[in-house]
Amino acid sequence: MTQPEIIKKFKEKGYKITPQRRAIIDVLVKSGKPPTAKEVLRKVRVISPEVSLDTVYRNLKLLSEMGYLIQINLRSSERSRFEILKNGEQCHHHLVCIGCGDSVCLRQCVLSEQDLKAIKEKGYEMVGHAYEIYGYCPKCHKKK
Amino acid sequence: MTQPEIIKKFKEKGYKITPQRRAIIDVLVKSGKPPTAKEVLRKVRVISPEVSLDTVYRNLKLLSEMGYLIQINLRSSERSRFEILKNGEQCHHHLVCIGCGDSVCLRQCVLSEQDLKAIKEKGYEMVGHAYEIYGYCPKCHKKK
DNA sequence: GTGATTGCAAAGGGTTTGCATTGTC
DNA sequence: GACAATGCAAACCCTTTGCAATCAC
Repeated sequence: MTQPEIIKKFKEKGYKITPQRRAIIDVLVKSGKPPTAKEVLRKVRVISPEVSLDTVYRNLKLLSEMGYLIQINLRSSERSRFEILKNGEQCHHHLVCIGCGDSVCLRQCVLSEQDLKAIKEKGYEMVGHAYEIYGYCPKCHKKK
Repeated sequence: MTQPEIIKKFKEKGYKITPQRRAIIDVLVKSGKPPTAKEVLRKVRVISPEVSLDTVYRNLKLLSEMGYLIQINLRSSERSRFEILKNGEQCHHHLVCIGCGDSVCLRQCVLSEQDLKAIKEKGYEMVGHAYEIYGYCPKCHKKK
């Protein structure tokens, strides 16, 4: 999605549009490699220096619950990376290096009808999902 | 798998069998709901009181890398739960409550031929994988 | 005896939270 | 003006690590 589209959705849901929020979404939309929360902060501060890490986290959580953000579980000292779904792009998943935290896009979403049915049956309200394959990338494999 | 089977695999790989290791595997094999690392510690201490949390973590990591343990990413204050693959049971995945950390088994493994091909192409050495659907369980949904 | 394993204690680090303040609508 | 959002600082707490001592083989 583009930044204006997301902003519009926020307004529709009654959320206020602050400069910080605008900047955070902007950074996420323009990011290549999915950034960590800290990396988002670093980039956001170039635009508006007075943003705090907890605001980044609060907005990441919000974006995630609204379904515009993929949260990648890294399982290394870096816990998570965050990726905005591009326009027209389906949800997709990642091959993750548990050594250096590098990740490679894998394939389209694996959510199945069967899963959706199970979610309904169990009475869960879905917020997001994740599919990761963990391993060592060629570089980290050699280091071991 | 059963505890003796896993012990045997450890021996084959040249790992030593300590009482702590034996107890940790025993607890995992007998667990119903996948425990957190701390819960494993608590149960292990009933058998052998002198086990430390870091030893639990070290063995969980080992079991995970050997492919006998599913690590579930919870994304709540509880980070992970751990589940030994039962005998003859295929790998499976979970529907996870981000409120209370409760989890429900979902379905068989989603690893595809396509994924394995991608892993090979990228030169990764696979260690494990995870597929989780996050949401609020009926109880936590009401609380919000 | 040798090298893996453990316990201890401390550090590390991502993420969350309470509260007063600020800013959007 | 009301209420959401922010900044600050501190807390939280899971997980990892270094190191000396211990133990399995």
